[in-house]
Amino acid sequence: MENAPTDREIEILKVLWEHGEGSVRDVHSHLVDQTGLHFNTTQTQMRIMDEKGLVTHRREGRTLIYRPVCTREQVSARFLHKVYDGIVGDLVLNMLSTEKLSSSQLDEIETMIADARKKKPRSGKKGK
Amino acid sequence: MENAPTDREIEILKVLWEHGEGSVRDVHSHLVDQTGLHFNTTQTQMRIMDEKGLVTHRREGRTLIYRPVCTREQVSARFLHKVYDGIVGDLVLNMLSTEKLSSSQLDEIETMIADARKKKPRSGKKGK
DNA sequence: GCGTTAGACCTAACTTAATAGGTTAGGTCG
DNA sequence: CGACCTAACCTATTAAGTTAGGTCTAACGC
Repeated sequence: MENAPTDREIEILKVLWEHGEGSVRDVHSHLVDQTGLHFNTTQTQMRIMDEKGLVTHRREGRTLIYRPVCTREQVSARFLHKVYDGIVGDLVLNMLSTEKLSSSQLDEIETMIADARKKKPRSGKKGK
Repeated sequence: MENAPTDREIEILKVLWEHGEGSVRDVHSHLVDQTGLHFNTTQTQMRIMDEKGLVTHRREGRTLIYRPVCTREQVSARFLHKVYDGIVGDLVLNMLSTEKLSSSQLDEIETMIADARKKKPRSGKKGK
């Protein structure tokens, strides 16, 4: 489980994440509008992603249905750990100040903080 | 300003981020322990990064001092927007639940939420 | 049954990334 | 001054990513 997806692979994964799974045709028809990518290109790419372990497939009749192995969250968390080794907390802070979040999202965050507090009443540093 | 750094470039950027700036030698001596990378490799890489616009340099005597053009935050925010188009709020939520944050960080986040609330007393959705 | 379609599978060209060797030239010290 | 060090600069090789053309075959309609 080492493989970080490339940019093009992320495009493909996004389609799969959105739909749960999909055939090459499904993915291609979503990508072709913005990218003009050839069907075979998408197919080759997805086969490679399969070899890499980024996706799996099952057969359905004579077409292969692909399914992502990683979630969006896993992919991004992996990247973030690459950029900030271990200081992801700082990133959360930064994102909060950078991104404009809705009130309901702020609510959710507060709730989440409350929960986190309950689980560990006090501790200076991170506890895995 | 389009260029996403590759993995190796991130390694180099991390050294520069940590120290603010540095010569090839500085960067190399930080990387060589973990990577065994050749000096010239580092040098070539940094020149390419310069061409790409990921770093700039100034001369100091006869050595070049490199300085990153982007911050950690910019690099990661750019990546995240690639993976989650526009739904970064969801990611913040996810990271909060995934990452173990220290109490002081939780404090900071709460403060930040309070600030965010003051700036926009109510608004259902995000306001740029 | 036979042409057409749709899909997998193979191959190949071209591009970018990663690595490191060789060359040249400015500085330093004995 | 001449050997030596250091750093930039240039060049080459390999590996990985990107793109798409070609072939083969199963199924579908007339």
